[in-house]
Amino acid sequence: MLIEIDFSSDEAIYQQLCNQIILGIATSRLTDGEVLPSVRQMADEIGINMHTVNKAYTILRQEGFVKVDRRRGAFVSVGDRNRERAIRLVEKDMRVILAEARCRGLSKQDMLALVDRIYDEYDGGIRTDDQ
Amino acid sequence: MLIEIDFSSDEAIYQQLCNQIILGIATSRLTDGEVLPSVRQMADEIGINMHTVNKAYTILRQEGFVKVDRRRGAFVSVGDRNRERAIRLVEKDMRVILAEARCRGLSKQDMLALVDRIYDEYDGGIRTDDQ
DNA sequence: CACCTGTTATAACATATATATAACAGGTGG
DNA sequence: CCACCTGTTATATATATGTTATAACAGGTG
Repeated sequence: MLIEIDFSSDEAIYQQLCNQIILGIATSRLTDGEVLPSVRQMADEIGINMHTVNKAYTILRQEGFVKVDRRRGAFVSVGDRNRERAIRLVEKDMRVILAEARCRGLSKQDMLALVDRIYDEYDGGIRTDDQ
Repeated sequence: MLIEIDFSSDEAIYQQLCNQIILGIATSRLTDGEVLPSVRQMADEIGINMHTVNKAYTILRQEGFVKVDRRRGAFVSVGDRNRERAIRLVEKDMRVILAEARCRGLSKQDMLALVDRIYDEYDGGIRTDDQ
């Protein structure tokens, strides 16, 4: 999967990496069990340091999106999860986003439509146009 | 409005401040035109530095949630906004959240229900229980 | 044994965050 | 005019975080 880093972004590189890999899993560009490039290889491809990639992998491992096999290296893992715990994890961030949306005058219907649209893109699989 | 800062959080203090004020506006605990505590007063109340509060106010001003009157100081401003621009601003963050939700096994219906529930809390006005 | 994997350690540097102290321009009220 | 409030700006300092660099280690592969 192609990783693109915005070096002028205020978002940390390791954070962008995490997000793009999670985005990749959600859009089926990365599938369960798929091997990820090694920390050194990924670092070379992107043009960043090995430790920055390692930090991203470590975080993804802690969050349960990646596992490590001594033999193969890091690979995607979307193991079964606790539904209520998942909702609790997502809920806090969602509250912040919805608060901002509501302050900007967006209605509940606006946000429901947005969620519906984005989720359809994910379920629809790989998109060929702009991200 | 009561502001509570988690000093052990990995989230920056000025960021927590911004989020809580936006949350406050969304939940009608802060209303349009309402005067905010001065940077010095707010800093004293919370127990942080004046500049940290000033940074939060500056960001909120840039995002259009706060305006400054030479005479009164800072006050809440939820002026009319461009709907499409608002959606565009919220969309990127929403993609990240929904990707994570989907990876954790949450369905579109789960997320629609979550949005529905949170938005109802906001529209319902002030809540007396937790958060 | 050479080569790959993730992991750890250490150092160095840049940037971000938070604090402290001070000053300034503009507005308010005595 | 004068004291007092407002946000704003400047400067310095301390700490935390992010990123890079170099090096080494244990474990697995061929």
